[in-house]
Amino acid sequence: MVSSELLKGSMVTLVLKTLQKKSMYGYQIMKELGNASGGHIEVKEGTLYPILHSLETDGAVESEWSQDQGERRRKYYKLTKKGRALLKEKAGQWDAFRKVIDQVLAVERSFYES
Amino acid sequence: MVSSELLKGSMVTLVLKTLQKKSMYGYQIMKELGNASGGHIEVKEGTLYPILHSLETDGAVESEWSQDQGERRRKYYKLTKKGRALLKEKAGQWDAFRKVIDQVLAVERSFYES
DNA sequence: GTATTATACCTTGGAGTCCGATGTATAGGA
DNA sequence: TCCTATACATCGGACTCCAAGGTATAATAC
Repeated sequence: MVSSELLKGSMVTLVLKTLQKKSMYGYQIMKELGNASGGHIEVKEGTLYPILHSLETDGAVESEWSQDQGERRRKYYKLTKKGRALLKEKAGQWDAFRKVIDQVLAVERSFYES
Repeated sequence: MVSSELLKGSMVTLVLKTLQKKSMYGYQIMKELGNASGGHIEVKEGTLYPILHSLETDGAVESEWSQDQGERRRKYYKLTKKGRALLKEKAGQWDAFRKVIDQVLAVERSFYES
């Protein structure tokens, strides 16, 4: 399991990314993120639902209740255009972030190799 | 400048890494991290000093005041054995974290973008 | 000479993020 | 019939970072 302190700030990006594939309901997103990360990430309900609500408030996702015969009620979320733009922005931020941290943490090696 | 939300959880690692090269005083660590990151990371004083204090409380660093002739008083910090172990642990956590997030975010990114 | 900037330390309150705990409800299996 | 998994939700606490404020001194600009 990945350090939860490091995860701070990445959760929204991961949720958006998960919804990029297809519309999903909350519980499904949790399981899907577990799978996609090879079991290394576990988003908790107390984390996920507030994120979904705030994304909806911000217009990045839209939700719709669905209940087919004999099924549980589920709230499906889908990315809006705004949500796709937000994902792109946040994915870019991640790339930049990763490069900078990698650069700093690798200083010793590159210093002696150059 | 890198997203400060993403930075949460990485600051301690970056500080430890900076001290790995040599002993430094707080203000110097701030400037050094700015340089090492190509100006993309700026650790604020309100962030750095509490981190140094808690690292010292935990025994990861040791500090010593120094004041040569006509110089400002500076508190030099150096990594302890415990601190080097902590750095190694946190650098490993970062590696794992980066790989997992990259894995999740990389899925069919180009296909769905536009 | 003195006003400003840079250096150098520090603390406090607040905001943001994640999680544990708790609550409600229902479908399916033991 | 009981237990587990599913499915939604909220709230308080812990942790991290930062803005703002404070103190003090060396270097530089005017």
